[in-house]
Order: sequence, then structure tokens, then C-alpha cells
Amino acid sequence: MVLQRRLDYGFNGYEVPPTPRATRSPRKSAFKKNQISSFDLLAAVAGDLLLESGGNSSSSSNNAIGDGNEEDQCAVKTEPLYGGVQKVVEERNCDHIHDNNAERRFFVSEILPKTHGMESFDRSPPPPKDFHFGSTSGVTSDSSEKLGTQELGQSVCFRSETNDKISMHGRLTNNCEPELTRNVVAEDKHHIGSCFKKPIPPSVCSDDGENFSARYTTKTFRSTLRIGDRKIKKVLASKYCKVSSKQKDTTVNNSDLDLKPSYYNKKPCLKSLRSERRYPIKKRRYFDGYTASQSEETPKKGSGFMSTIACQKQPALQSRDSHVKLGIKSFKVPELFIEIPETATVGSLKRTVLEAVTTILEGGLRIGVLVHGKKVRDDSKMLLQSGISLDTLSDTLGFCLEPNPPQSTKPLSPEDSDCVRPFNVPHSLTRCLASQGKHAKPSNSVESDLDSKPSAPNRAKPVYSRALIPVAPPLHAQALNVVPPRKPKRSEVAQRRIRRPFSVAEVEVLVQAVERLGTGRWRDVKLRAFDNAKHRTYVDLKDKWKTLVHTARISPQQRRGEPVPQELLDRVLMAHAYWSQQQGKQQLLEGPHKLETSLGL
DNA sequence: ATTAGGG
DNA sequence: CCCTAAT
Repeated sequence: MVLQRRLDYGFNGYEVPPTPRATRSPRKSAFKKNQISSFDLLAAVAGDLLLESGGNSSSSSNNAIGDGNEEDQCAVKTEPLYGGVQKVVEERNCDHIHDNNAERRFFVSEILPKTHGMESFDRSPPPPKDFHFGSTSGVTSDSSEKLGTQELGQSVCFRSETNDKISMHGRLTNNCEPELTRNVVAEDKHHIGSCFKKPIPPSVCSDDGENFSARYTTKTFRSTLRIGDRKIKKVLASKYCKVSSKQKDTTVNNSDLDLKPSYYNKKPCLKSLRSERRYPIKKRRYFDGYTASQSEETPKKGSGFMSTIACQKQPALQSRDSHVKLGIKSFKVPELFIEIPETATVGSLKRTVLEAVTTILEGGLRIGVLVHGKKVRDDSKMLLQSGISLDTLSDTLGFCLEPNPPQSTKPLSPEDSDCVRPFNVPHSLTRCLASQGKHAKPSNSVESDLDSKPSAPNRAKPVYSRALIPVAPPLHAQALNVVPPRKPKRSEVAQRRIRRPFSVAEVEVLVQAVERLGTGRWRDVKLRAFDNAKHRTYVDLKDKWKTLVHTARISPQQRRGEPVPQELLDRVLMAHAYWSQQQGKQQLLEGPHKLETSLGL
């Protein structure tokens, strides 16, 4: 039987090229650099992990999540906000912005905190003037359409797909001041845009819902927000703490900008935030264990935005088949660096911000999943395997928005706006600082983000990239600053994969592939024999081969795990010997037939 | 991105 | 499997 299989190889003779490495794809050292950096959208996420049967006020539609299906299906359901108390906050338009971008609105599903969660919110006085962030700041479903058009010009609206509510509603400032007194940018370094800060009309706050909203908003900005008994720790604000000193210098009178003092109250909070933030930075983490050295001092700017999610679990119901229900509070774009000349108008600033945001959204978004602050990249991994389960503790799970690799980075055309662009110079691309990596080291120079990004077709792992934000060029060349990208640390992003022992069948396939391809072409082996096995990388295959060789050399008694047929091990040794020899011979033009011969094939 | 090896 | 230096 076994022999039979051997003879059944689907190939006649080996196909090894004279030079095994010849087929290797050319290496590009600059490869990495050419990757388009992604603009990481930070989104505040908060929610609950609930057992489906937990009896929480969840509707049936939530069942989609973790529905026992292998596919990472994630259905987010939106629910009516707090008994429909949400209101539309109308703002007066000072500057009409073009509606081109209406179609590119950013929709984010929002998950609402359970009612009980609301009650636990701190009732501290709402800071009336702050960027609205939070579910309640949203708009009712009815008004959503309207928002899309007219209001869009001024606000960045993140709505749930169902339009039930707005997950995030960032308002561009209403500031109608004719001129931009000082560098608004500097002023708002903390924020995506200074424009986002705006006092909320008292009237709108009268409603309970609004009040709550305000509070909630505040809380959100602060590091912690309470839902039930749990705190949600926000990691997103890290950037706020990292205001570039450079900008600080340029900052002038705040009063000019009509910024409210309250705005600065944030600061202290941010600090606390930082301390609370916990990022695993150690090399290894296991999904079920969290060995993190908390380096508070490095509020790592995670890729994209991250926020931990408070999760509630119902102990009694924990089981393997438990579904994970999670609520995503909202998404936000926390870090957006924009450079704009002081002479620019407020209107242009608004547009610039809008463009920046829409540009990012144009490419589409992906959702990154983070567990313990580490990005889970393996889509095939089950939630349970990723540590996303009922056992998951709060602030373990997070999501981040990631822009898709811009297929076509197209700066918005000037026609996009009716506003007069201060400069007719083509937009320069300013890198949107992605919050990847912990430290911003302004040592790097700008990289050409526009370089086409080579995309490996078979690459299972997506490439994260930063988005580009077209902005009006500064008057002075010197003024052009690009925030250097922080190199993401893999350790922060990756989790140890679950162990998946090779089956005999896999070994068989591997051996077969190596027999004909050799031991130095793992990529080819992968493509040829394991192309559909997402969890097997060429490194895995190489490692497996290594262990196979070892296994074949040791006595059967010392072997562990699923026993590999001796026949296979023999072939392993054979092929290994052969290819080792080939390698030793360097570039001998020996064809595969030699191995074939030696193997008696 | 891949390879090659050590851990 | 992970981590990394070298390609």
C-alpha cells in the first residue's frame, strides 16, 4: 500500500531546476520601505462580551457571532440607543463643505452598552465642550440620511451600518472664525482635528440622553469608563500624550482659537490613561496567559486604534460552544496628523481633515483584532484559540481599524472642494502617523508611500499599511514635517499560534514535495503542497522537515506524538541526504533524476 | 519576502 | 513554534 502510494506521485521525475534557488523570487531590500504605510484609525471600542444565552438584552440577531462556524464571522448588531433618547445635534453650518464625500462615509457598527451599563456610568458633570465621542452623541436613525449630506461637510460621522445609530460622531468645529489665527494644527495635536472640538449647544444637552451622552463622551476620552463594574481601559489616547513638542513650540495663543479651557482638562486624564494602559511587550505571550511587562512609559501606539473591551461573562454558561457576544461601542480616528499653513483658512482646514479621513476610508477598512494588545492575524484561528472566549477578561479584546492597502492612492482632486485652496500646488502627501510601534522616533525621513506595493497573491497575512493624507502644502518647505512612522513591533502584534501537529497525511505531502523540490525552496513547497493550508507557513514546513529528519534519526522509542510511518521517515532521510549532497555540490547541474535514481524511482 | 538555523 | 540574521 505504502509503496503504492509512492508510485503514485503525480509527477514523473523531479522538476528541480538545475539551480534550485533559481526560481526564488528576487529579493527586494527596499521592499519593506515601499509598503504603503497605513494610517491607523483609532477607534474607541467598548462593549460587552456576553454569553449568548446570558439572557442579556440581546436580540437574536447577535447569534451570528461565534456561531460555531469556523469562518470568522462576526455579526454586530446595533440596538436602539437608550430607549431612543438619542438626538440629533444640530449645528450651524459655518462653512459649507462639499458633499463629494458623502458616499464615503465611514460606517462602523456600534454596539451599545447594556442598559445596566449605563447606570454605572459616572455621573460626573458633563464637559459641555468636547469632541463628541460616544454613542449618544449620535444621530437617530431618522436623521442619518440627512447627516450624510449636508452635515457631512462638517462632521465625520461614523454610523452603524444599519443606521441605527452613530457610533461616532466627530464634529468638525463650527468655528466660524474667518481666519485661522494660529496654527490650529498645533493646537489640536491631540485630536484628529481641532475642528472636532466644539461646544455643544446647551439646548441639545438638556435631554437626558444627551446628558448621558456628554458624560459618556467625557468618560470615553478619559481613560476609563465604567460599564457595570468593569472599567474599560482605553489605549487609544496614547497619542494624546505624545504631542510633539515641536508643535508645541509653534502653538500660540489658545484663546485665539477659542478653545475652551475645559479642553485641556483632558491632559491629566491622559496621563492616568497611560498608566493604566497595558501592553504586552514581551516576546512571547500565550493566548491564555498574559505575561506582559507593562511598560507604561511606552504607551505604545498600537497599530490603529485599540481599545480594550470590557467583557462580561456568565460563568454558569461557559462551555466550549459558548458564543461570544461583544459590543463595539464606537470607533474613532484618534490620530491624524495634518500639516497646514497658518495662512490657510478654517474652511480649508476642515476640508483637509475631511479629505484625510475620507481618503483613508476610500480604500476600505479592515478590522484588526487584538487580544491582550496583540494583533491576531490568523483569521483561521478560532476565537477560543485566540483567547477570545468567555474566559476572556475585560480589556483583553480590542479592535482596530486598518485601512486597506490603497489600491489606488488617489489624492483628492482639487475639484473636490469648492473652497479655495490656498495653494494650487498639488497636494503633498503627509504621512498619517500610524500608531504603530511605541516610540515615535523622528529620525527617519519621508518614505515614498506611493510606491506600488507588491502584494503577494498567496500571502495569507495581510500587509498593514498606512494611509496617506493629502494636505495642502505648507508655505515654507522647511515647514513640511512628516511624522516618522514607528516601526511596529511584531511582538506586540503577534500571538503564539496554537500548536497544530502535522498529521501523517501532511507529512506525506511534505515529504513528497521536498523530494522533488529540495530542502531549500520552502516557499515553493508551501505553494505546491500547502497552498491551501493557511496555518502552515513555509517556515513551518521547513521546521517540520527539520524535525522529521531528526525524528528519522532517533530510535522509534524516542519519538513522540503521532507515529510517522517508517517508510516516510526513510524517504525523509533519503531526500535529506540527497539534497544535502546537492547543496554541497553547490550549483551542480544535477537534475532531479539523480535523486530519482537514488531513490529507485 | 524568504531562507536558514538556533532556541 | 518562535525569533532573527542574512539574503
